[in-house]
Amino acid sequence: MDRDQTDKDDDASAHERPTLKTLAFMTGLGVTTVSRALKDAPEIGAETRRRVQLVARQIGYRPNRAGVRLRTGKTNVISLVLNTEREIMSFVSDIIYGVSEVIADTPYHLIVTPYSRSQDPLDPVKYLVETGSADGVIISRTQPNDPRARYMLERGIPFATHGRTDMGLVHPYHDFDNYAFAAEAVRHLAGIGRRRLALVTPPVGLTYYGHTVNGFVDALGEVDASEVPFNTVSIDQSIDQIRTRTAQLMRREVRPDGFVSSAAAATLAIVAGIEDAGLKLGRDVDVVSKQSSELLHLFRRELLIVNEDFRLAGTELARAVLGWIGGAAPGSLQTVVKPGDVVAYRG
Amino acid sequence: MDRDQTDKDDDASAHERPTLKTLAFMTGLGVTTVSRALKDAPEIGAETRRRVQLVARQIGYRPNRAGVRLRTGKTNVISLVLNTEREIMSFVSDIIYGVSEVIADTPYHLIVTPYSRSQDPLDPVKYLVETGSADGVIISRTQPNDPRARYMLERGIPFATHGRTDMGLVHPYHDFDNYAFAAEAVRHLAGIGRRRLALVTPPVGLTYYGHTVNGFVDALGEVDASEVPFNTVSIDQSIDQIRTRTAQLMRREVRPDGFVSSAAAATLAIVAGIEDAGLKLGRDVDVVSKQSSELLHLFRRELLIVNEDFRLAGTELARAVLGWIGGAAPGSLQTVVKPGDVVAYRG
DNA sequence: TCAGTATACTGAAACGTTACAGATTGCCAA
DNA sequence: TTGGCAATCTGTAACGTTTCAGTATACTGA
Repeated sequence: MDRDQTDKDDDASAHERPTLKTLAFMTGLGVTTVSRALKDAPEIGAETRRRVQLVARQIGYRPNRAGVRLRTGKTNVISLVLNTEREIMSFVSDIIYGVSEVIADTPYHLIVTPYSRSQDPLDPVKYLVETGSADGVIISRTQPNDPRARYMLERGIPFATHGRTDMGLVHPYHDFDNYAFAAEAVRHLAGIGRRRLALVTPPVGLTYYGHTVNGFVDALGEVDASEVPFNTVSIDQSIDQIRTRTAQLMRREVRPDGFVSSAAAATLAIVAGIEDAGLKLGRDVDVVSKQSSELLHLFRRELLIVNEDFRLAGTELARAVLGWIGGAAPGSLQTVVKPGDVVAYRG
Repeated sequence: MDRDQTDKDDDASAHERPTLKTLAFMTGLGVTTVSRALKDAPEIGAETRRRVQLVARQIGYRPNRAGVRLRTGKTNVISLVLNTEREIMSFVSDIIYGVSEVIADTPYHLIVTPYSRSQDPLDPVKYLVETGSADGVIISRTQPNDPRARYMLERGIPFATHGRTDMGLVHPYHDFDNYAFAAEAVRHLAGIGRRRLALVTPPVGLTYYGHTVNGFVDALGEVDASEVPFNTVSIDQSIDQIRTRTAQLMRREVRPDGFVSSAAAATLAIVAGIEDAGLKLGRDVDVVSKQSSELLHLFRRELLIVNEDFRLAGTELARAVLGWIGGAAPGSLQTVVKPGDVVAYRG
């Protein structure tokens, strides 16, 4: 009789991974009781609970994820969906670390779900939802009318977007205030006497493209400056393209004396283009740029910089998804971070 | 009787995720047969096999990962273990994309397992192995005597290291030939008349620190040049520290006229330090640097560059782990990639 | 004709977990 | 004394998969 219970498990020597059955055997309790004791269920006696938890800690019991997942459907996985070609480099590492920081003391794992240029961005999201591979999803490159957000909302899977949507639907997001960034950049350039400004936009189609353009245009209305159209360029073009087009622009008769750039990599290309045209940064033209890691001031100290913290984005997005999973109202999980001041080189 | 089989599953309207049971019901076969038919087991009739696979494809059957994992122990997960503070930024995104590319058409998912400065690097690896969270592991920041590699080898879990070890143990790795890089850099600098060279080393303790130093020193022996010690600096220090120390060094009487730098971010700092000391790149001093993304030539066109492809590292490491999981000999899964030539700015 | 065997299929059990529906005990009110 | 009830604990089933040990059928050779 007794041997029945033990015939597999009490091979303690073999050092197999402990399961609820192991704990049940060690404590002399039933598997069910052990399970409930570990999750502080109300109908378990205080002493039993403590005893079970003590033993569990001692032998290093860890719930088997496959068991939980199979039984409950809970995956304990957050998926970060990334475009393998167009994502900003520092974005990837910073956001991963930000998310990691938040989920570090939770049972969650982070899985990265990539998709490539050729794919519909909806594909990876569909895959995740259809296969039930994650409890929560984080997406970037958010669009005003974003099919992915709509889809996940329909399917009822918790998610958070990096960037806002504009569909009249409520969901968690984290965003940088790109309207304020662009407006502040324009004001700063006007303040140092620049009058003809060009904007290097975010990728057309993404929500923050609109925000940025609006901030730029609105602020131009407030100050004594005008726009030099530079519509052929956006930050997800190649360095070479941006550089060439900038050089072309700067060789025209009517050329900008100020740039507002939405990303550090593009800024490198713009400066190169400016210099290709024989002009000098800080003298002939000023550039205000966003950056997410401290490198632009090493590049050219004349650059004017606004910092965007992607690691913060990671933590906020992770918090938002976990919050939604935990039952919080999606509408209460929306954050927009204001840009800091435009900073010039500090000695 | 019939209703027993159907009472849950045939609610086709509800559009629940199909399982083997669903397929069994649809084809009129047993669950076992369906399972075997899907994996081309030999004892299944050719027509049955085709029929099952057709139906499975039509209704979009996907095996439930939790079911498989619970039953077989196979997780279909590869884990990439990363240091959240010291990893090179572009390394993170490139290697993730490289790995993704390889596992894209396999059932594998990529999970990122981070650890922080304060933790023992062995911790995350122990966690993965003890909880059986992955079928294969990729680690970076490899040391000559690496406890993580030793541990995984003992436990028999497939892994690949970015960088080699030197413990007399055989395991898959991918490495960049840093010996050749450093040696070639020295030869190049000597070739353009530089005589007093300083090395900005990789992090002390990592295997490629030794490789780099050896390449540097050995090549110095071949050419008419000597080393200016710069031991207080390595590439995982902060930009500010490297910059300050470089400036100090460059203000000494006996200062280097050439640098070899193991990472792009450090190179930015070194150039800043050089310029802080009032010296000019290309005139007073030359710098050969590794980089993993095309930005250094935008930064200063006088820089001399050797490219290291982290995306390739990602694909090679993924291939190596998958190979080992697939039963290949670990010794056959080792690659070292030669550096390309030192390249100067191309007009 | 019949045993032997290859072919094609099947049910039951198990992986580790949780939910459901009890079961046992002791205590209290009537 | 008894019925009721709260407090604790328990066995069974189920999640979806694969493996084990079959079973049924048809074919083979003598």
